Amino acid sequence: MATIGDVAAAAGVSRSTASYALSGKRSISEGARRRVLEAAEALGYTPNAGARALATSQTMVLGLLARFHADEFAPAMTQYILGVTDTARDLGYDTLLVTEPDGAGALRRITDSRMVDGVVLLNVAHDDPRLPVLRAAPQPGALVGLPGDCSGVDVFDLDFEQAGRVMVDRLHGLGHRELILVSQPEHVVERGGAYVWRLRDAALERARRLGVRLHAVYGESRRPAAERMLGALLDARPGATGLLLDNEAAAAALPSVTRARGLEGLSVVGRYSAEFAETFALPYAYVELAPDRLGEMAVRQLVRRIESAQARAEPFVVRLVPAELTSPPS
Amino acid sequence: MATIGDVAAAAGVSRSTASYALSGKRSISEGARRRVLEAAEALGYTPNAGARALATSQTMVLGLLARFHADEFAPAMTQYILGVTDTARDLGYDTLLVTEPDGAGALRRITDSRMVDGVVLLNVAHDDPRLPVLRAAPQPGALVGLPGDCSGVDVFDLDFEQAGRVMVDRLHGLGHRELILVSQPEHVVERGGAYVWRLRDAALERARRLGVRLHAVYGESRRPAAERMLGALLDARPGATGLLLDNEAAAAALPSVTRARGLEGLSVVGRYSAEFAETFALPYAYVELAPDRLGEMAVRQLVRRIESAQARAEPFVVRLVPAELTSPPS
DNA sequence: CTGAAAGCGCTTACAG
DNA sequence: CTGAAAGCGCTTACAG
Repeated sequence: MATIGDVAAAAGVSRSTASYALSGKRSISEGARRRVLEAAEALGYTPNAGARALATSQTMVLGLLARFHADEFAPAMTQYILGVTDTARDLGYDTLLVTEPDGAGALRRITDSRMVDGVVLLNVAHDDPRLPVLRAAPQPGALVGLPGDCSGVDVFDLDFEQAGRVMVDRLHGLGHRELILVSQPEHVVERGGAYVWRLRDAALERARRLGVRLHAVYGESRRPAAERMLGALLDARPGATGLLLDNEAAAAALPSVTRARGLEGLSVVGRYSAEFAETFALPYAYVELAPDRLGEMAVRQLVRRIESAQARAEPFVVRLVPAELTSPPS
Repeated sequence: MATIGDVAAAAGVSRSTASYALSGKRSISEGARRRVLEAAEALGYTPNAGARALATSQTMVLGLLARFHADEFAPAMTQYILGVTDTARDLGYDTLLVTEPDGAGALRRITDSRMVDGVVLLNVAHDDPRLPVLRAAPQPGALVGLPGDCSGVDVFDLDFEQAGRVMVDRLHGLGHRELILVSQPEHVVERGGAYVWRLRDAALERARRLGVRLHAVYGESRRPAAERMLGALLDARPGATGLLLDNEAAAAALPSVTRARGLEGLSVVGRYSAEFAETFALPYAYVELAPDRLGEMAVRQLVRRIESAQARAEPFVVRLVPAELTSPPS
């Protein structure tokens, strides 16, 4: 592989001149400049990433930490990841994807070893063990998901409280007065999925204010169980005419359940991504999660902090994307 | 951040002694060894990845190139990726995930700049533009997906030809004599998805030999279209009593179509992952794709080649995983 | 406008 | 058993 020394020799200049000609960081005589560029082209020169990182303290790589749990149904993961990787590349960065169970240890490894210039955390829990590590790290970090303590990091998430209100308002507006909310399974909450109770508590509060009965329950995250759970639930609450689904597995399972029972009068509003709605051909109105957009927002802010000392000094942000209701396909 | 110089100073030894004590690559007096390890621990020392890569020509990072097409339904992508990242980590490697549309350019970038020690290509096309780049690269590469030309790389894939035969045999064994095969959409084939016609041609050949009528058609990859297509197809072929689905969107759509038509007599056999079967609660027998296992196999072989000069000299392999029929859930 | 040199933080022959 | 030194391939003050 050609080094910058080879390029310099071929162009008949010093290595520093070759470097400056390539980077454009100082003015170079037109002739030297041209010879360097031609030599680089001819030799197929690409700078060695490790050497450059060592010299500049910049790797042009972002870390992406994703949590996968075997007992969770995480259909939006690909969209989150694509939002991050595509945006990173647009901004000139590559992405190191880390999926190991010990997220805190992994985070320490990639930050301490200076493999990355910054880090995006996906699937952030209320009391996320990765956060202390991230705050202690020299690189900036951006989160997708709202933790209990947002200090020291930029945070991006859907406004789940507003989502809860929007969902209740929708069914109340359609005239329904007894509703069921199916949340994520309890183990998701126990694991720190604060968005579950943020949506639920806001929905309960709104329902109370509107004089609507709202039964909030935990759902399932696996497929055959989700069907059974919905069936039992509808049996137990025959008076309920509206269903709020903050649970992807339940949303995916519902069509077959209602079809089997002939419950065409049931009104439903979900909370999932547009991609998910299409994949499962769901006919319900829903609050869109927009995982790719959240990933993009996190990366843009992260790169701002990485590249500008001024931006690094700005106060940290918590950006909650407004919950918007998307109509079902007609 | 502490450097190895800091550790050496704190332990009262030279940098080379500190380095050797940490790596264990030569014998060190017990006292010096202990003091180095304690100093490293106390200072929270982690080697700088860029510096180490520069010195050793090893990054301990694997490149993972995934292709995403907006018009493709790629439900197994997460499983492929997890198979790769989890296995890589088990073997001591991190994973650089590259998703940009220009896969050949991206591959050249990460190999030329020496960001990675090896590369896994996902979603390999028959005449994949990334392959010439990979063959020219100094790093070894492993593919998930069988291209037209396997020279210079290790290849892992499901045996799609055998899958086609297994699927026909299954329905023939159940007594069916007129079948329909729904393949991926035509644009997947045009893009180089050779596995589509490998399965189809093998199925046609087997059907011919068994005296079974087999109608092979292209399906859809998007959700509402998949339902319509299946409906029209079943109308057009009223004599067909068995369905082979080499198309995830069609498999996901089929339950609602058959329910709407009361086609309980239809026998179905699919080709998808276990994860997919569960996610969509599919009641059909299927040939399992096992994307995580394919990813794992590719990484293991890749790391073997990276780490052993002897392995690097071995002939390249093409490993086709046998197609096995998985029974539907009872 | 340009070059010689130092330095980034490691590893590893080379000497002793 | 250990240390001084060279070298990996860059970038960037420092001099001229």
